[in-house]
Amino acid sequence: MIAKKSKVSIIDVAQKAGVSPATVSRVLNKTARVSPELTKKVLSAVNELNYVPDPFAHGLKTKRTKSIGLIISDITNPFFPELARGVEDYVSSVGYSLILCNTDAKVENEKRYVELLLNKRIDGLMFTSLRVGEDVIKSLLSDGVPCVLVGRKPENIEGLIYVVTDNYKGGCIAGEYLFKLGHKRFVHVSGPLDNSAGRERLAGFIDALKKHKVKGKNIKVIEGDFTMEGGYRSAREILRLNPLPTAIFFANDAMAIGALQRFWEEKISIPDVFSIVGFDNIKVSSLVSPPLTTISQEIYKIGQLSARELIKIIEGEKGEPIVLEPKLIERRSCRCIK
Amino acid sequence: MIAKKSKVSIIDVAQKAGVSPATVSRVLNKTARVSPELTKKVLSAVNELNYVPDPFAHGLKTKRTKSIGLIISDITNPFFPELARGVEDYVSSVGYSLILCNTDAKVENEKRYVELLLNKRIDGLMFTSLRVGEDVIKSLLSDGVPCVLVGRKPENIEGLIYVVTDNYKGGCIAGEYLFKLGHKRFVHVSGPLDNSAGRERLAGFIDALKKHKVKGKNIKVIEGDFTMEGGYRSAREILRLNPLPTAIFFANDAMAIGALQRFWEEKISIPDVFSIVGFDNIKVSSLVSPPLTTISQEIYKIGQLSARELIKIIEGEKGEPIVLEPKLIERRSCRCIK
DNA sequence: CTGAAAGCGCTTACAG
DNA sequence: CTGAAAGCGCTTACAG
Repeated sequence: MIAKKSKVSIIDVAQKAGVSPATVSRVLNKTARVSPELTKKVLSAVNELNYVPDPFAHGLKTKRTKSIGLIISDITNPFFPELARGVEDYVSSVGYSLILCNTDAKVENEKRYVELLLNKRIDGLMFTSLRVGEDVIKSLLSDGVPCVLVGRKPENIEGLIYVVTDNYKGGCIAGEYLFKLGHKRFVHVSGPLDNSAGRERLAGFIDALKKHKVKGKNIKVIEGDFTMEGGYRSAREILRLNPLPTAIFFANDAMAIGALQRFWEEKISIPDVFSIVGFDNIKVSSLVSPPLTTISQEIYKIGQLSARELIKIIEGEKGEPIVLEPKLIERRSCRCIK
Repeated sequence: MIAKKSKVSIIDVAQKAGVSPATVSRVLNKTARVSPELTKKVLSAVNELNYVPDPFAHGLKTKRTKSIGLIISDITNPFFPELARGVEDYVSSVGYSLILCNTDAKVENEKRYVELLLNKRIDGLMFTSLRVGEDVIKSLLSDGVPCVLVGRKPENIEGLIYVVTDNYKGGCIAGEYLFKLGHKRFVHVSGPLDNSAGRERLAGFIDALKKHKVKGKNIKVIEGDFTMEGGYRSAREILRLNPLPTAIFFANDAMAIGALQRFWEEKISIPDVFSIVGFDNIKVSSLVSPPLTTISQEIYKIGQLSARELIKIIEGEKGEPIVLEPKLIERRSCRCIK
């Protein structure tokens, strides 16, 4: 039987159990020792009456809602569903709810949501983009609002917990891999460069190539935006390059897939013309053709871990920053040209 | 400036404005006439103090949270992000929040979420799958919980509002199209047949073919499950058929894409060997190769409309069922064999 | 360990 | 139209 809108209150339970409401509250919240006998009586009364505490009354005192907000740019970007799923699975396993907020990475929207969520007395906030600016987070933090940052490191915010993949290393792996395949001319379509994840992937890629003495003029960087549409557009820019590169590293899969579509339309065969590496390993990257070689992040796990840390913080424990390892996933979008 | 956890209460506002708390409440909630002078005083006090009503105290009386629950099987299934985005955009535009619930289409999970959401005093529920069974919805409805069903018609629930695409017609369009292309042997990989959307797409497809005198033995039906993995598995079954079909209609794009992957692995060239039609027109269907011909639903719009109807109901208006038209989107996965 | 009572911050009959 | 007061259903000092 599904719960009806319950009308039984803590007073009913107290009466049935022959104790005071205070005692009922204490056993339910484990907020003080109660003798085993009374505990038992209370519990069975709760059961019989199918009592569920009223969240409003509860919250009025405790200020807790058992919900967290997840702020993302767009759930329609294939990176986020996996992340959201990881988050939701974890929070729901501990009795919390997930409120989804799409901001399209716009400052105003992000601000609006943060206010809305705060006004609704959300228990914690998970940021993936951070358009509001680090100052806002700082003030949130100093107001005691639990926050975690997902997918990149905070630049200069003391004590902000984050969960990321080692983006610099991921960039290195991509560079290393393409170099070993014998490529000489590279393009990197980066993420937005106001974003540390984007900058680190770029830096890693370049450093790896430099280590092998690839000259600067053979490494072009095009600033991208992490969207499919952006990737599609970048493909056109790439095709204008002279000489053409033979290897392209996209800072995420979404852009790589957008570009792949463009190349397909132009009848440019991949990997014959260009070898392509993405980043993220989103689900679709194995479904496009050719299946995309990519640097994988464990997106689902990032979601879970972020949720775990956030809830730790909410419940008064100390969270800890987490850095996961990127991994090369070889599929069909690259070829060896040695 | 982002709101701090506000400590100003309705009493502070009342004092500043020189009125009673009741008056403040009345102007804020527009729940009774208040003279223009007092209204003005209250409003400016509210502004100066940056007052935001406490949702707990408010809810304790009104029982409203301004949040709704969206129950889906899996946000990772590419149909749902677009839907969720439509829902979220609408609800956030009217000050509500969206709570995301992934059930993997399992009864227990669905039940658990419904209870959880009810206990949290969610204002309304949006169902996409309906594993809990129609009885549960019936009792929800009779308890006065606002609900809407998305993506299919309720079978025998009086007064349940729904938003759907005309699935039967969609099936017809697919059948008609493949027949006109000259195909003679068809396979339909259906949705789950305990689901009316699945059954209707199937029925439309078959009826269209029968209308053209296609014989029953030339139409095979394989029951699917609307997942990519399911589509992938169905491809193997199809390849065992003798004689092979020349046309396949998948009841959704996710399954078609799963099958496409399998065919790619087996080096079976599409559309040379099979002509394939999907259903939904999810975003990725234009990115796979070949780009998928499909019967489109306006997923984002379905989300928006569902949200609109749900909120109507929550706010005491009457919702209305909505049926949208399916449309054929021709891409590259079919060929004419006449 | 337990209970009586105050109080969280609103809303809403009830009077006027 | 406006205010004083009760009450929504809990939690938590305060006593004992």
